[in-house]
Amino acid sequence: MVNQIPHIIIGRLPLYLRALNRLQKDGYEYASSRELGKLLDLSAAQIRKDLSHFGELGKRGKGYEIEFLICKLNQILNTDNIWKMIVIGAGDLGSGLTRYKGFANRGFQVSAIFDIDPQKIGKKIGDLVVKDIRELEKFVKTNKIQIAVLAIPAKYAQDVIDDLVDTGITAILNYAPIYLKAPHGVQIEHIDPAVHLQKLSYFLK
Amino acid sequence: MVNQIPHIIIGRLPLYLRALNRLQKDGYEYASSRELGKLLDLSAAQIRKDLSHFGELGKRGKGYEIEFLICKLNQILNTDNIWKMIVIGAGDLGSGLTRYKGFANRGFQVSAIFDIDPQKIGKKIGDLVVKDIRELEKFVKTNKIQIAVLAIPAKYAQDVIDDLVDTGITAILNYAPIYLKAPHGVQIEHIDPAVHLQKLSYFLK
DNA sequence: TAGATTGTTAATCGATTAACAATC
DNA sequence: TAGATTGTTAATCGATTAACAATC
Repeated sequence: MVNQIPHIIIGRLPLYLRALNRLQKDGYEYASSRELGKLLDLSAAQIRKDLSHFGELGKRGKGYEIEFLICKLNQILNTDNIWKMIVIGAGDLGSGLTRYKGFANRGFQVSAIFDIDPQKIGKKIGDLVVKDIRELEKFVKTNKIQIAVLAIPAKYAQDVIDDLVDTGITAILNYAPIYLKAPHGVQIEHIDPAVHLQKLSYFLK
Repeated sequence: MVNQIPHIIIGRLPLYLRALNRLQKDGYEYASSRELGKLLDLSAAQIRKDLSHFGELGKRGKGYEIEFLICKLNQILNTDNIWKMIVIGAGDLGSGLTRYKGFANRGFQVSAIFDIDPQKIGKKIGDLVVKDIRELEKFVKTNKIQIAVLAIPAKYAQDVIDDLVDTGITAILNYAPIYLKAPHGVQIEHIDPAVHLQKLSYFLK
């Protein structure tokens, strides 16, 4: 296996995957670096360079076989089978993520949703029933969950992260608009709509 | 005014702002580049370099006055007053964003939510009532809206973008997991949880 | 074969860091 | 003044691009 791929490249692989899925759905069988680049607003050279880190994945004269490349990228990203994950917080966002149909074909599945609010515990959301947060540890350990999605208010986020880390979770997708501390080895990705809006507003007026 | 600040720097300003707000709330008055760097996992030198693009914002020997810097960054990002925005799609995500209380103090306010589904039109969400998508153009023009948030399924996204662009919207925050075409001058930011999950999963196992 | 497109090298470009004089 | 931290220059590092031989 190839070692030490720069993070910036890893960050682009999901984008390649998304574009390839789109092309496949549109009926294409091959995609050239030029076509992909156009779709993603990247240079063809960059796409070839990125992909070359993982072997010779293309066919000279033809481009990249879409099916094969999707498969390969999923292998690299470890999304070639389904990760079970849990959602913390059964508000609008947590509920939406739990009901969201778009995860399954990209390697993820919500297998439980938790809340602390007795009013929400027991409520049905999609195919799942909201569990009491006190069952968190047992559930994570029994089901060997590795990914958690945090959809709770900022003020509770650090406490919950600490609990999650204790249970053995090592990957967290955080929707709370706050910086969170976690020990080395625990990956956190942040999604904060206000950050994106602020970037947009810079270009306005 | 300073010209042509690299995008990569603009992208970090909202993060600085988030950290500064946090520090202010915790009672601090000054923050040094070293402290900020620690909080954000960036080097102190980088933070000083970034901020120096916008003038001499710090005090030698003391650091940056938090209140002043927050103010300044908001000026730079154009978030020193409230942008009115619209949400398209009254599903879980659109509803959640509409009800979300965290936008106001960061420069944004949802001023209408639209859907195409007669079942959803007229429904109350937070302080707003879901409007018919056919009222979109009139509303945007009357209220001089410049920012739209897209929270609809991927298959409708391009059509809606085209409509939005026609009404004069120039900034779009897109939650549909798909690449969207828009004319030069229309900024689109993408939020796709699966992309973040795929990055996380690369580091798992 | 001719045309197309990859994989890869070397050149370029831009971003980050180290270091330190300036100064609060 | 002594200590601290900025703002900025120059050096370093890494990412992107241009170009082209290899090859389907």
